[in-house]
Amino acid sequence: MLDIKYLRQNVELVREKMEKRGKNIDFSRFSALETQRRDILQEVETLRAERNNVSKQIGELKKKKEDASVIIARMGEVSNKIKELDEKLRVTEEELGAFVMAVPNIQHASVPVGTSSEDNPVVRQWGEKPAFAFEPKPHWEIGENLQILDFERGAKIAGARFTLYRGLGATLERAVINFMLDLHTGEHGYVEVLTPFMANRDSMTGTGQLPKFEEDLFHVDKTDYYLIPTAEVPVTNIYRDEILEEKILPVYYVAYSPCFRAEAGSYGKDTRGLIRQHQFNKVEMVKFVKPETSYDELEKLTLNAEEVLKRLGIAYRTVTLCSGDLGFSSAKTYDVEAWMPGQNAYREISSCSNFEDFQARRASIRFRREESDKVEFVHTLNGSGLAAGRTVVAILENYQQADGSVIIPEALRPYMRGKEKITI
RNA sequence: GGAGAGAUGGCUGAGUGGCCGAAAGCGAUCGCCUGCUAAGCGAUUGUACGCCCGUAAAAGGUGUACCGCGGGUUCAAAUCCCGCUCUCUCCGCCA
Repeated sequence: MLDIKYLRQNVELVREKMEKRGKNIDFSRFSALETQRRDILQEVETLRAERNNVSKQIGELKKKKEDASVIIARMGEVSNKIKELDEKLRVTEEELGAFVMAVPNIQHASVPVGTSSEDNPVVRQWGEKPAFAFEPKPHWEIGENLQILDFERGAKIAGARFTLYRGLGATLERAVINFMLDLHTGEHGYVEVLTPFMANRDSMTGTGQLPKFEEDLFHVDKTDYYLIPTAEVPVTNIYRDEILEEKILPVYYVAYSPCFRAEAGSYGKDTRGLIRQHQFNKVEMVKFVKPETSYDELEKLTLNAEEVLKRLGIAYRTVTLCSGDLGFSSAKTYDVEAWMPGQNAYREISSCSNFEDFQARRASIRFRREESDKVEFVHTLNGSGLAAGRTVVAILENYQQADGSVIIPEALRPYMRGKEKITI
């Protein structure tokens, strides 16, 4: 959520920024509502002040056993008027709130202008794409041949976009998760957390999934619970409605969680394999930081994600999302894309974003400056470190051998009972 | 699932209709005192939204709201009534 005061004073600037994101928003309604809100507020507060004063007088009169019936009657009217105005105010604020909640974040000045993922500039590239003496297979063929991925039975158990992992396939996914958690906690300074995998409406609103993106979520019938689409939701909401001490910042958390996504509107996209699932595993890094450090923290966060691929020996490139490709809540995002030979393409395996104070304002996460005692919003960041399913895809496709087996990257072998290879 | 108790400021905890944004204590900050530390003394100590004054930004003044959340009664609600949520205790069930 943007700061209403800032929005009020910079309507035109914000409108231009949104235009670059491909969003044409009519702010005239906002300005009208905002003026209306302040007018009503002033009127109702004046009446309240009067009521408070007169009520005090009534108390004194009664104590002296004097007659107060005339002013009591008058105050009755004032109270009715207050009730009326309160209702008007509530309606106005509701519409205003809905409007502001639907406005995306303002992108950082360094975000390139563009309309789609075609316009995302590459900022870094690492590693050698493996050379194959044979036609590299897509991971779904490798996995089915090795009997470690079972898409048919996954679909039988739940439906399309669910997969059953078996044997060393299941072990590999678990190894990837544990390896990443150990790396981020042991070497990158993150504290591990294990969260609820469902979250309530307030939490979903705090991080920006709601109210706008309800159709992307799985909702648990007859409850206020949603399955989390990413650990970003529970982890960022750890500090919702809190004022933190400055000295605890920055806070780094890393969490494993399954992620549940409805994938509405992606029919026909990535229908085969593990790339786009209703349920997938992910290790997520989340940071709470002071505003002045958040862009440095974004760089470090992105490098932490990239480090996983370096250790696994998988080629990747990192792109900056252009204005038109940027997510709703983000001010700046880097995507890390791993090389996937079976698809002859780089595919997103991590997305690292700085939300600045956008989520913090929605979720009311603040900190108190020691020097001035002032309360300010923190900046929040998060990034996948990495998506486990897609990491398994990258491993299978990059490390596949002519005989159909898959070499296990050395970094993972301690997590796989020392196994070096997946064979039939 | 059944029965009961509770939710007040950073914390402990008082407050059953007006004198309560809220006693007291603790903690914290600033100042005084002491050679240092401790003790002691004094002051300050929430958040949000408006308005005024003013500014580079602030400071300052003033009003309103907030005692788990939502609604109701009343001229007036932390206080009375209703609904909800959460916490705790006991019983049942259970990984």
